[in-house]
Amino acid sequence: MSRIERMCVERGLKMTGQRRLIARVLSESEDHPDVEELYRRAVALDARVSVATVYRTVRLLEEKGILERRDFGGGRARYDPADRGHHHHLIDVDTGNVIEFADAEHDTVARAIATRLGFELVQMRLEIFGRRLPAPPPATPARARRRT
Amino acid sequence: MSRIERMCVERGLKMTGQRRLIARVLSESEDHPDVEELYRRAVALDARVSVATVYRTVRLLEEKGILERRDFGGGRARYDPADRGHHHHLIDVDTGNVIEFADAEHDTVARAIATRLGFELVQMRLEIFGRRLPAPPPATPARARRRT
DNA sequence: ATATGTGCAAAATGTTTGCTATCTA
DNA sequence: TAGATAGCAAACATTTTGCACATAT
Repeated sequence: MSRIERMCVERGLKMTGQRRLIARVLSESEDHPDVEELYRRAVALDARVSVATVYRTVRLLEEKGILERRDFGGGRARYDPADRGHHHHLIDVDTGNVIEFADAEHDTVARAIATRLGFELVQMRLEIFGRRLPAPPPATPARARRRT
Repeated sequence: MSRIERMCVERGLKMTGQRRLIARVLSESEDHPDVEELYRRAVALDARVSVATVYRTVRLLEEKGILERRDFGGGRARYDPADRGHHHHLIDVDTGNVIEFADAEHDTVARAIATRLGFELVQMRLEIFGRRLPAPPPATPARARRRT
């Protein structure tokens, strides 16, 4: 039984073949797939699924707190299993690649800000959009260069 | 001439009546309206605009760096004049209200993270979702309160 | 047995675009 | 006047939904 399927069962969801399939695909994914991609991966394993079901399922899993919906630009929602733990994202603006990272300091500061403004922190979202740096300076190429 | 219109002119945009109108609406807005809302406010001032033009204009202004597009959930893009300075958002999960705040520390840390991961920071997005706290403790009346 | 889930195609939503008329610089 | 822009409606892309049938508990 896949990791995500187990979470579904724990929450008392009725498990159909397609939900099991989608749960499996999610469990085996290490990236942040969108619905179309999930559908593609699912169909490859068992053609008896429809996109509509994928949409319905991710929505359900989001409501149950099993998935988190993300928006990294590009117009489609992308999904992130909640059990990966709290983390943030760095998106490569050129390639669209997403790197996950955790940062306790940000979390602490965010909570403090919420409190200061009279709110209880429910969730926070930190996304950094960046461009890959040229590659670390070639050690010492005859002469060290200074930053421009 | 409205604040935003001035920015358009500075960037050499051809100013039509509708662009002037939209620029004015943006200049007078202190929230983060979506296209439909911008259109509503614009039409109220002068009916000779279409939604298509609002879409085209916000996209143009975004490309020119005059507006920043935001996503606070809810499916529609919302716009934020870039000249308000760098800031982040706290969204009230119950009402959808958005509060702006600045936080230099976050910015510094974000830049450091990007660098550590081998990226140059292009942009960052920090959103805090919170729920309004019950109201500060009735504050021992007869005695002055300290800042939290 | 009964409530719930699925597939399909149609509809809803938000946004973009082709074309012609119009306007700015 | 040349070239960019506006309006309109049709086109798009993504996501939701109504309905008849299938399935899990």
